[in-house]
Amino acid sequence: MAKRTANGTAARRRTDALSRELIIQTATEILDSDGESALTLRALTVRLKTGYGAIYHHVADKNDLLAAATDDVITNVLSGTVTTGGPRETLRLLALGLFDAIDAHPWVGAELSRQPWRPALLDFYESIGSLLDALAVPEGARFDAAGTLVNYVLGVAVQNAANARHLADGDTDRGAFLNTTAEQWAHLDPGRYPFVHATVTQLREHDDREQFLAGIDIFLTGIAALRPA
Amino acid sequence: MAKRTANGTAARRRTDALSRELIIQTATEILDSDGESALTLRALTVRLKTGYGAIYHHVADKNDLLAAATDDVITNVLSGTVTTGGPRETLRLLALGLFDAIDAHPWVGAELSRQPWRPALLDFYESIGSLLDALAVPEGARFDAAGTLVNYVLGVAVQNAANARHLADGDTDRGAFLNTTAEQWAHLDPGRYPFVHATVTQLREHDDREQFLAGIDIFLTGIAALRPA
DNA sequence: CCGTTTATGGATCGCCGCTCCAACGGACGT
DNA sequence: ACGTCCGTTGGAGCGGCGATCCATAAACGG
Repeated sequence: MAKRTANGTAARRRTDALSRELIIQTATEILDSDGESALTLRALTVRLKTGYGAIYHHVADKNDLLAAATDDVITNVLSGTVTTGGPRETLRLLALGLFDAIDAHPWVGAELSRQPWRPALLDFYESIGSLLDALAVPEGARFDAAGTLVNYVLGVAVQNAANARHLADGDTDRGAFLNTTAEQWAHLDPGRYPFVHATVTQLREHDDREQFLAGIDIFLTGIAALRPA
Repeated sequence: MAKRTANGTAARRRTDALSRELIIQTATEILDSDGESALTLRALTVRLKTGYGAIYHHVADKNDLLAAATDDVITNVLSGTVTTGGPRETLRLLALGLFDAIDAHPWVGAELSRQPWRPALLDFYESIGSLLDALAVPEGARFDAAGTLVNYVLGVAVQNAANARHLADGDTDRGAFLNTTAEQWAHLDPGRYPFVHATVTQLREHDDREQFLAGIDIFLTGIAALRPA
């Protein structure tokens, strides 16, 4: 029989360690399996078999938790990217690594868009900077070029997150969702929307990852032209 | 003395018309003046001097409201863009129009990133498509190119929205916020982060709008390379 | 004039993030 | 062996959110 507090609650204490890392890891599991909206403090207390106080002792607030989980993912991406090979190829791999990570954890995209200047991204910026240098981009244009690349990656990340959110509720899978959109587009007036209408097939069949890479190549080509003559 | 309902509430009826449009317009006002987080149904009922029922009679839910407000802004952008001049210049103006609109209404950026396939953007896609055609981008590459451009614009939009959110709470103005970030960057180890460290000055002095245009130009240059030989 | 439809206001619900505090129990001095 | 701290812990409770529900009031059609 557990003793009772003044509140009439049973107060039995856990013996295993509850740590900031364990909380972040559990949060990541919830986010990955059930989506952004499933991460509530209530869900966390249930999963960790604890109370709010314990969690808030290790974590400032929900923002802190999300930011930490995001930093974790980003850090792993950077450490796992191959940096041998030419600057252009390395830049592609770097961007692709970020794309794949956000594809696997769409909530990272949403969170990154909320806080794009996280320290974890510093190494990312730094890598881009040195690679742009290697591509002979003059110093004056490097800041703009780096910003452009990051903005593009962020834009794709946000799209991914949005798509993932739509898939989570209702639609069965990506194919069904795309077909729905394509269906709507197909019914548009071809006179008023010739381009969109003509694009329906590609919307159905396109590969997000390849399209992302195509975009990266467009920007890299444009950046290459910044090289002083 | 007003008559009382069974609930004990005073039920006096308004004479002026409450319409979907009025609700959307009021929501826009709240969003513009006090930011995304200030738009609550309670705030709306207060401002409109009405109840929840009246609002929900004209609007499906909060998402519907935000989407409608966003559509409004976007529609105005497109109708206000000058389309005389060459395709390259028109594309720049189109993108710039969207940038300025989101700069003036940052919440549009956040909402657009949540629902990037809104019908209001169809005209935008359509314009991009025809302009890419005019720029001699082959049909096979047009879909990827258009998607890339939209993603880039969206990425910038999200950044703007995030910055606006940070400005709203605490920091006095943009300058102070940037200085804070720049301060942190300046204290980084120049050995480990040479690029970021060297960029501090540009972070302080750069103009978002010009940087956005620089990115558009990089994109346009990259696009030009897609032209068949 | 009365029945039907449309519009309205607000009590109320369930859930959220977060605060607050009493209770626990290991570390440690004695 | 035994206080007595103090870093942890659990959970009741708060204020605020989006959304629902329903009694009522005006508008309308015959």
